[in-house]
Amino acid sequence: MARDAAVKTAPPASAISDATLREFTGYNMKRAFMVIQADVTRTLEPFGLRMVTYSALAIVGDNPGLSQTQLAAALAIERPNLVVIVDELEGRDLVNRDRVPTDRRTYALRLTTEGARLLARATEAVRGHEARMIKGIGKADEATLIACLNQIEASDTGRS
Amino acid sequence: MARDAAVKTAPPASAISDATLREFTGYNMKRAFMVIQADVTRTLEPFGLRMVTYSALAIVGDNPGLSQTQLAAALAIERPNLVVIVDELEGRDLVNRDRVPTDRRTYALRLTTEGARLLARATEAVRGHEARMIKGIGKADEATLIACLNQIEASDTGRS
DNA sequence: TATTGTTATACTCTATAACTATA
DNA sequence: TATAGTTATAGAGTATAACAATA
Repeated sequence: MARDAAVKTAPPASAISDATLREFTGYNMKRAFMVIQADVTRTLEPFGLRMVTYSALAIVGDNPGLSQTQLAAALAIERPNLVVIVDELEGRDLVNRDRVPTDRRTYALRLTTEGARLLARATEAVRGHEARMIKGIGKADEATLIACLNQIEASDTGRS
Repeated sequence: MARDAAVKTAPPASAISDATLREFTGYNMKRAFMVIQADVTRTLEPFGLRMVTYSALAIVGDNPGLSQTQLAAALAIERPNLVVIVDELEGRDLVNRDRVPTDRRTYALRLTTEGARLLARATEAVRGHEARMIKGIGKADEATLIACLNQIEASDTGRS
C-alpha cells in the first residue's frame, strides 16, 4: 500500500466519483432498483419463488382464466420464455392449465388452492420488503414517487 | 373470435389487471426503468455505446487514473466481466491502459482525446433522453423523485 | 500470503425462427 | 391464412474458480 503522504496517482477506492451519471434519473433509478431487486429476491427465496414467478402468480390471481399470451404480455416477456415459467408453476401445482372448450388452442390459467395460499403468504412477505425499502420516506413523498414513476412509464413512445 | 355478447370466460387482452403488483414501489420502478432503458439504448446506439460502456466512459472521465478493480466496483460488475468492456473501449481508442510504475500489477485507466470527445457528445444526447423521460414532471417533484431513489438505495443492508 | 488482471466456464435472461394443432 | 402454445437455439448479461504476474 502507498503511504498516506504519497503523491495521489489514482483516487482511493472509497472516493470514486459518479458525478456525471448522478445527474440522470435513470442512473439513480438503476442503483435504487438493484437494492430493491436484491432484497425482494431474498424475500421470495423461502417460498421458492423468483420475481418473475411471483409476478406471474399475482397476475393470474388478478385475472383468473387469462391465456398464456395475455400473461406474457402483462409480464412483458416473450411467449416462449413464459412456457417454462408456467411449466414450473404447474409442476408445483400452483396454477392449472384448463382447456377452453370454445377454443382448443388456448389454455385458461387459474391459481390452485395451494397457489392462492402461497401467493397470499408471499404477498405479505413482499409487503414487509416494501416497508423496509421505503422506510424514512413520508406518505406524501411516496405518493409523488409513484406518480413520477408512472408518468415516466407513460412517456413510452412504444417505438420499436 | 367470440361475439361481444358471449359469456366472458377470460378478460380481454386490453383489460388485464396488475392491481396486486401496482401496490409495490419496486414493480412501478421496474416498469418505469424498462421504458428508460429502451430509450437510452436507442439514444446511445448512434455512438456505438451501450449503457455499460457509456457508464464506464463517464466513470473514467470523472476519475482519471483509476484501476480496473475500482471501475468494476463503481459499475457494480465483476472484474472478469469488466475486462472485455475495457478491451472494447481500448480497441476503439477511447480509453488507455497506462502502466503504473509503483505497482506493475495495475492499470491506470484514462480517456483518450477521442474518448473524452465521444463522452461529451453522448452525454449531450443522454441529456436529451433525460428531458424526454421527465417531461411533464415539475422541478420540485423531480427533486423528490431523486431524493426518494437515493433514500431507497441507501437502505441497502449490504447483506450478502 | 494477498491482489490485479485475465481466462475459461457456466448459468440465467432474453430474443427469434420455426413447428403443431387448432381456428 | 392466422393464432396459441411449443421447441430449439442463440445471444446478452452475470457469476465463480483458477491461473500468471506482481506485491
